[in-house]
Amino acid sequence: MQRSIRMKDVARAAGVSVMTVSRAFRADSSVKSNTRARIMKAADDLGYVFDSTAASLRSQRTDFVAVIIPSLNNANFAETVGGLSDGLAESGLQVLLGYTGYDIAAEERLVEQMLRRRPEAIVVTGGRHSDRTIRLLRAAGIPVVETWDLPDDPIDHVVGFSNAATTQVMVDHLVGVGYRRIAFIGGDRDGDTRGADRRRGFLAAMASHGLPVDRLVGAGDPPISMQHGADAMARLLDGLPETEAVICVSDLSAFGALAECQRRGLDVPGDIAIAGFGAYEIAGVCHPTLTTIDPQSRRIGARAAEVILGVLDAPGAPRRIAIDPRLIPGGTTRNA
Amino acid sequence: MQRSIRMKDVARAAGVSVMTVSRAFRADSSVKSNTRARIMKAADDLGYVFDSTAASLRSQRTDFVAVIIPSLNNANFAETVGGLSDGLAESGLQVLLGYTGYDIAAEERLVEQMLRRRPEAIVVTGGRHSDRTIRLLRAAGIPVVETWDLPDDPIDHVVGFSNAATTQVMVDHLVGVGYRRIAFIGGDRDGDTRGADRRRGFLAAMASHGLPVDRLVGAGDPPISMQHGADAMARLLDGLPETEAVICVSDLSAFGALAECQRRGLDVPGDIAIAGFGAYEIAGVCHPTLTTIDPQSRRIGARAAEVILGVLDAPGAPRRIAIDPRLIPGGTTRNA
DNA sequence: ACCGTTGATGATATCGATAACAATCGCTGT
DNA sequence: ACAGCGATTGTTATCGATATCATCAACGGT
Repeated sequence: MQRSIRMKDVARAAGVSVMTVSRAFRADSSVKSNTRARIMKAADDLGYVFDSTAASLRSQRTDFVAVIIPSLNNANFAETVGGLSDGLAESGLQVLLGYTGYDIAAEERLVEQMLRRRPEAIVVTGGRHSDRTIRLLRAAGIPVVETWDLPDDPIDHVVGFSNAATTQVMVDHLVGVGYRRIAFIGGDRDGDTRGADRRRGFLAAMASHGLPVDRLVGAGDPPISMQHGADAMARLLDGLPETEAVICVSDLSAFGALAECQRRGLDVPGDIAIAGFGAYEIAGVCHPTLTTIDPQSRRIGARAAEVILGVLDAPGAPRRIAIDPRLIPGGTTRNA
Repeated sequence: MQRSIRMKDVARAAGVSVMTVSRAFRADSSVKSNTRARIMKAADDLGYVFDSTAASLRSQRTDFVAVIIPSLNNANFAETVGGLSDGLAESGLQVLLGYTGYDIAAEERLVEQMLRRRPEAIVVTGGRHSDRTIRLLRAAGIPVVETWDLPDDPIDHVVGFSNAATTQVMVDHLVGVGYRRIAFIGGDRDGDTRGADRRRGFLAAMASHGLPVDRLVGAGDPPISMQHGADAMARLLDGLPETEAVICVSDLSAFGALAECQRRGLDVPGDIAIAGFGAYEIAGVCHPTLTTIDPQSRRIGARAAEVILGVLDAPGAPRRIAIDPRLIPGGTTRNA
């Protein structure tokens, strides 16, 4: 544990001052190229590893952005994080990732822990948070970006879309091709606020078409998995067999529902139609392919990165970036 | 941006010294309970947020563990990270996550960046790394855990299994139930070293049964997706139609292969059998269910956490923890 | 009443880098 | 040869917390 090699040691070995070593370790600064080479060689020989803790304290720059998502194991959020990472990488910003398990209280703890590390900006998922979370974020003095939602009263910046409105698009589409008895499979709890918003959108859309909303199936606690979808579909088929179409809160549950139908020998979409949400890879690979909505997960991350870089460069008014999810017709619903 | 509230300010407001504030913010230390309450109230009123950068520099403790995985968007690794996080949380250790995109050079950069932040320990995926990565890790002076592999000459600690040996188990199983003309669908490149090891295991196992290995299908660059699997299966069916069974490098590609068969109206396992790897959720949900191998992803993470907590508490010899993947027979292969 | 002990709090130096400013070097033009 | 200027390097103070040691009050046993 003799991690006692400091810049001072490198400086001595290279015959320069610590300040010169410090400059050599940063890209921009002016150090003669053979001095830098000598320093780097000395550092390498000594096994020196730069200490960014000390650098951060003095410079008051940590060069990372905190990103909080509900779950690691979700391709949509992973894509968003990928878009963010790539977008920020060019400016030398790293992502520090945390996940909440769809728990508002966990989000609060995580936000506080993140802020203690003094990120340059913070990205959160969704537009609903605990009061204390909102207070912490407002007071943080750094850019805050809410994603995957388009709240009316954002904390600061927003990059996302309305989950409710987007679900209405799906309902409109299904009604447009002739489905009437439409069910919704989603989470029981509101821990997944985006899921809850999709259910609200479903209810509103059905009402606007004058259709009954007597086919809401609770699938359990988030995250709603494939298995949740399969189980919910089983209950739906047993309880309300005349259902014509089912909208699922995500492609994962939609695929589970599809598999349950196949297990029972039902024809999809002949006997029952299925739609999902998220444009997960499986939607395009399974047979038949899933009718779904592409929320443009990666673009959300890329845009969020642009917002962050923009306001870090030149602070300005809160930005509101609306993403346009696209409906992707698939083989699990009829097309006309 | 007046994030200028420091402990000093809280101390003044609470009428105590900074040292007492510092103690109040830590769980263990001795501060009279009403003094602590007064301090906490003052901190809250002022909107003070603890600065862990400064704390880390002085105390030389960062209380986080660096974890490097190939890809965020992979349920197996997400599970491992979940197991790690949960296991470390009790000791107040946080996970700092990085991902390499299956790129050895990216791993090297990431390892260096992580070490600059002075983690308490570091977890990497796989047992093959660049020379410089190995040198950095060996010299880091902190516990290093390699996971998802069981290398002969580990850097320090290991928690994992042999990908080659595990694939042999699958081959043995398929040969045992009568399959002979067995193909393997995997990545072209060795960027995914675990995938490459599985291919090696396949070759060795086939040879040990005296079977020809003339059915290797390259699916592309990692990460091997469902679509890769579907495309590879299409080529396999077109080129080598008498194939009896296919082992895929993961359940994702296996599912893609399955979907391709269903698209062509082939019966699985009647016309052709399919096996995967990873025990992803889809393996148990799709119809028919996939024959796969459960690598016990979460347990890998949990065990790694135990190793870390153990050696941080009492340094000792490198530990080698073998995980026992289990074969899970599914509906995509016959059982006898 | 004395001394030792425990519990609570304070004063000071310090972690390892960088900001800010100072000093020097090397070259150009005249 | 020398002033002038940019490029390069050095000196000193400092970021915001904690380690360490010191101090002081309260208390109990003899």
